[in-house]
Amino acid sequence: MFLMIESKIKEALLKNSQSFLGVDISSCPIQFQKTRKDVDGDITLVVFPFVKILKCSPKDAGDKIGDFLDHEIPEIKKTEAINGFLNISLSDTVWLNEIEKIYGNPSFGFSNKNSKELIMVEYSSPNTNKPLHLGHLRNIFLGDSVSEILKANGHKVVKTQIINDRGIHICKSMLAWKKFAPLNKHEEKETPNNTGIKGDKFVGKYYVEFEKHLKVETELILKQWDKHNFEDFDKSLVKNVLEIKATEKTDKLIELARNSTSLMQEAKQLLILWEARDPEVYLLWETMNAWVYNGFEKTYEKMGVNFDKYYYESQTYEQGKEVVSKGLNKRVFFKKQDGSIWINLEEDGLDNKLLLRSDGTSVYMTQDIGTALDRFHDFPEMQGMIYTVGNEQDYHFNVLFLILKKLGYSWAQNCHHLSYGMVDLPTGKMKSREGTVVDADDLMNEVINKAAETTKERGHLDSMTKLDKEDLFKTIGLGGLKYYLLKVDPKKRMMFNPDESIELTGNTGPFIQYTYARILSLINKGKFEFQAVHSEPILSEEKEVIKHLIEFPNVISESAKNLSPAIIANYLYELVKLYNHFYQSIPILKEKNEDKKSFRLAMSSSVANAIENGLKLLGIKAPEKM
RNA sequence: GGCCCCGUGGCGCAACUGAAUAGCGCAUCAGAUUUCGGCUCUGAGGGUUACAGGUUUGAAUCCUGUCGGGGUCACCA
Repeated sequence: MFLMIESKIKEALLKNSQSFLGVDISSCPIQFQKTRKDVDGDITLVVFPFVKILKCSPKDAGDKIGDFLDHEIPEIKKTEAINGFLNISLSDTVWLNEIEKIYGNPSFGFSNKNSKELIMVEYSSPNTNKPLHLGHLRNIFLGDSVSEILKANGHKVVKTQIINDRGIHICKSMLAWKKFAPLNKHEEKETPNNTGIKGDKFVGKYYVEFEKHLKVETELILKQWDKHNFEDFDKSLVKNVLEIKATEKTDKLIELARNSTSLMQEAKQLLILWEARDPEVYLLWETMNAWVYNGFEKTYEKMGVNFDKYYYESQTYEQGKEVVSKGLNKRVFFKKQDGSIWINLEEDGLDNKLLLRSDGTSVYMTQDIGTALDRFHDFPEMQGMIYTVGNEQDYHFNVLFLILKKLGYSWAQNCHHLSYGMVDLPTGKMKSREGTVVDADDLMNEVINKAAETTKERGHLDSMTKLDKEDLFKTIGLGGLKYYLLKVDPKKRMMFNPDESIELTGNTGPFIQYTYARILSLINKGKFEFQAVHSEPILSEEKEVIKHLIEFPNVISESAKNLSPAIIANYLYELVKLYNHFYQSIPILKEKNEDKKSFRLAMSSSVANAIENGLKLLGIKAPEKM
């Protein structure tokens, strides 16, 4: 709750406590909260904190303060002290004034644009070998929503991602395509273009293909080893194998066999060629990446998500080495005898961490340091960064931010890891090996089709064109999906139930969208002018809606502070429920008194506006009809 | 094993960061409508907030321990 009247009461108390209580209370917290539903009152002052210095019972303290406020503040109708709580009833005009302010303010809840510093938000950041799945959806919706929430709070935002386009895994799908792609009747290798397969799916297919062949070859080798047939292998390897066999560590043995396959050797060879910028390999790499990006773009477009700036690991992986030498000079880092470079974080309760391999190549951490510097170089006015990455990397980001701080970058304290929990299925964890991964494209299509089915049955679509309808089904389907994934506190691991995600009742996106569409229909119906006029007495159903409505700006800033769209989602749901309760029990268009009718319409319109603004922050559209 | 996160009605989630009798949705049962768009609304049953201590006027929330679930501890990214 955030009202002008609260600060007014606060001020009055602080100013006059000496005269009417005999003591100075400025050391006590002045705390307001919502009044319980079953008690009379609008806002409640918690008086417990005063009891100690007033040296009286909570009841007496409440009575004293209540008496004072009754006389001092004209907007207060009455006060009542129960236990340690002072329940304050406000006059109707307080609420009516609030609606007057809210109504007709289209950007209600939002701060002034670009009034605050620039922040970069990183999210999505996929691996180019694997099509996007349900886990990415949570990541992407979260990152995108948080970006919008920060904007609504006045920040400038750069949305970005870092694409993992380099390394041995890419070489695997490149190799598989080279070796195994079939020719079509024109003697051409199959491509996304000549097969019609979406680019990211196409490349993903060859990654799986590689793993399949690799498995076969690995098993052959293991069998050979079992029979002590070591003819094809060099001596040092054989020695290694025998040692591991003695320890019976099968995992390690399999790992060794995998690395001994000709396929793996070829893939490694490709990586070396790539790093040497071999023209043929590089061209293949660029071609296949282009396929993937094309596929990803289609998915992002369907999601209604976009990015301002892309970073590619292939361009940043060498960065950070410079920082390492700087860190060495500052003695933040140290060098081991073999030439590898480390940082000792034991004082901070963490371990030693490697920053540069003995062969001089960089690791993940080094790259991330380099990328961070790169970004601050690209956007000098930037004040902070938010990394949307799963919570399995909590440790990594703790270390990263700590290193940046130790290197003396002041902005490091404004770097946050937006850490989110895994998405589980009712059947358990998603596992690619068991084929239980939910594909992002498939899921979106399913949800949109379902929305089409139910909306056709019950909707008000007669006047709509085919294109409009398709758009609407997308709005509803994706709205449901986004809401489902965003309504849960990001930090928490969550359960994704495919059946529930397409439900339309209960705490769902479409439920909120429906209420919005109904209000708009209400307002359009009469097509007459109305304004926020005063209408007393105000009914409790109305007051409940208004009370909740005025919290909206506060909710938006809370959600930014906590980097949590869930706060907005839950707020909207509550607002919609309160409004539906009002709608069900109080006539609006049928009301004969013009002032009351006008007031209720203005209030409804304000609610619709808040819904639209709130949904926008979740990346969800509010349909006029559905 | 060390470190980090999490345990809230059958299931899925809330609780304004310490406040009054712990809310909501699904599911179950019982009701409301000559509709302002029923994808709505009202009501009922269902809880010792994993367990045991502690701090506090006040604990789901903070501290300690136990149990259970997950993550992480690579010269992978």
